[in-house]
Amino acid sequence: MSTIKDIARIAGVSIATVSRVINNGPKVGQKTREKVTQVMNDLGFTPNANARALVTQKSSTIGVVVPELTDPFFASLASGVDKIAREKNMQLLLSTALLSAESERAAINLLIERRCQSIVFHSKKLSDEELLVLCQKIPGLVLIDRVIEEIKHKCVWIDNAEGGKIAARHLLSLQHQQVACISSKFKIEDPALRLQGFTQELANNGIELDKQLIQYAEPNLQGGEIATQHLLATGKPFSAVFVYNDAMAIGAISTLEDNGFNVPNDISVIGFDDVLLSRYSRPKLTTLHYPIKEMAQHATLLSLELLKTDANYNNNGLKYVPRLVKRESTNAK
Amino acid sequence: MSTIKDIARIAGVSIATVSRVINNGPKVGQKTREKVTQVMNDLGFTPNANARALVTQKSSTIGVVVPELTDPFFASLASGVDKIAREKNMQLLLSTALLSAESERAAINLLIERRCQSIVFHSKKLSDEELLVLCQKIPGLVLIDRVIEEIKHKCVWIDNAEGGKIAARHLLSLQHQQVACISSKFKIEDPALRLQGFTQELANNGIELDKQLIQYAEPNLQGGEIATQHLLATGKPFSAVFVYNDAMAIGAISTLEDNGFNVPNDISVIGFDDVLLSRYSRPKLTTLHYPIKEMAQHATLLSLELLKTDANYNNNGLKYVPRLVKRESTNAK
DNA sequence: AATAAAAGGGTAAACGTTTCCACTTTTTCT
DNA sequence: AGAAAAAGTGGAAACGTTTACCCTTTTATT
Repeated sequence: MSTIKDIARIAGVSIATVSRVINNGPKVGQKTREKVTQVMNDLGFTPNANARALVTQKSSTIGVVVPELTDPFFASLASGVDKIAREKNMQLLLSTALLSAESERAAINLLIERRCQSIVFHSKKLSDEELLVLCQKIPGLVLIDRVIEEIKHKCVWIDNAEGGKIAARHLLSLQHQQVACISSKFKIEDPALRLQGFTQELANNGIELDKQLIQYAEPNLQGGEIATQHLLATGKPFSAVFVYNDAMAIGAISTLEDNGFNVPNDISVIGFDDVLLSRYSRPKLTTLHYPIKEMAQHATLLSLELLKTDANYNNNGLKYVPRLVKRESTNAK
Repeated sequence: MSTIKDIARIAGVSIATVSRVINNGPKVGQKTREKVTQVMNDLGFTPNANARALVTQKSSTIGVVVPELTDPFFASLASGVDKIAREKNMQLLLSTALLSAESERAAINLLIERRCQSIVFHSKKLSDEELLVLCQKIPGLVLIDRVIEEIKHKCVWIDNAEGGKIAARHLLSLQHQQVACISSKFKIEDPALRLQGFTQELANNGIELDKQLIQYAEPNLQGGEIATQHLLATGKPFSAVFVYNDAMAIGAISTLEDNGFNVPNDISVIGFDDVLLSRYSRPKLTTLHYPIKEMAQHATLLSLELLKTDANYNNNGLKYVPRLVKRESTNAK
């Protein structure tokens, strides 16, 4: 692959001039510019971004760490970052991390090696302390879906508990008294917070959630099915279910209907996330919209903002609140 | 951020030695190694990948160009590439391209600037000629979802026409005589090939497809709904529909049921792609499995293989054939 | 017409690594 | 014991750019 030197030699100019042409710099005559451009085209010259990054100390790359691209939720996240990257003429460097501290560490490290200025980091397993150290090292690091008090201004997260409360209020407004819950067995704080907000709001309205009517399972279709079977197996009646996420909710609906319950006429189901799936299910899913793409965009912009020396810190942080999307899977009792 | 020079100075050794420690090179004494490692940890040293890439002339990065991450199909594609990248200790550089030649050109160019050795390119808009030139320039370039005769050995694609035939055979085996078709209005060759294979196989069995029973629409849920309305509006009877993709198929089912037709008892529906969605719909969708993730993995491995000087060209190319996944949306007439 | 300013262009250092070569010290072999 | 081999280490060039600084030529100003 040809280099700037080749171009310079063939065009009969210095490499400085070639560089100026490449960067549309000033101080280069019309004729020279044309000549150099011509030679570049002839040779199919493509500047070496690594060399550029090295000398300019910036990489025009935005890094993002997510667990998995096949999960539509994370695909949306990555897509949000990508959207801003495109707008800013930067590029996406993607690092996937399994759900382990070691893996998250490796993922972020790769981004740092590449000297990404801006990084949007979805971390569930690294400790607060470790993240604080990282944040110190990388000015443009933003945490998404997580909040650490000391660095709130670098966090973009959703109020899971409030989501649970909104779900509870919705079901209460539909006169449901006997409600069940399907949660995730994964040991991250999201399911716990959602459940907590939900039960608390019910409690505030004098309704106690029966422990047996809370089931934990894998956060996917099968998990939803299994949890629902367990729910039905208790023999306890319920007229509404709050489910950890949309995939599980669809599994729940499926099992409920297989057991002769109509959704929403016999039993209402409410999900969480509002992924693509929820618009494709029948009945269409009532759920809590998790504006992950928007959040990711915001996180990316924040990251870019933090890089500026005169960045004014927004000390409140960026807390989002999920929004109820009423579709067809919930109904008045 | 500290550099190899800082480490060398503080540890009292030469930069050559530090480099050897970093790369676990040979020829460095136990004691020195420990000392240097210690200093690196103290300073939180992270090697600069750009500098490394520059001097070694390789970037340990695998590039991938896709239109959109929020489309589960392309998310799977990217995920397949990522899987191999992880295994090979490489990293994903993702470039999104809208559906235009200009955009695809820009996307691939970014990857080249970064000196990606391996690239998996999903290109629908660039001309064969342009792709041939690119292939010449980049030994590790592999085309996915596309085939160009001259460079078959660098292509990984699916036999769309055969998919259409398989769908036709399936419906024929279920005794369907009056079949309809919903295709995509997008001007890429995939829909045309699927339709062509489908009609041809029907023709081989003496069945002529009524032109009015072929409808074109946007390849999404709404498109499927609209196309189905048009189909019903013709007043012509049909007992089965072959749909361009799963999203449209789900839209089709929705509209059919809203019009009092039971799927699959009254009308059978068969989709294409086998995305996540198809397992979540009710009835679960019979569809043609498009092993995109597997193909992406294969493409990535092929790309890596092509980089080796002794690569033995597989002149047949890598043609995949979709596989029928019989679920619940098709039934005997 | 003389001079200042602007425009055009070149030289060379720097960015942070890797790696070839050379040198010294230690170990092994006979 | 002496020679040969191996081990450990450092010096310096190279990778492909950008950019500060300098020099020359042209243009504008009085």
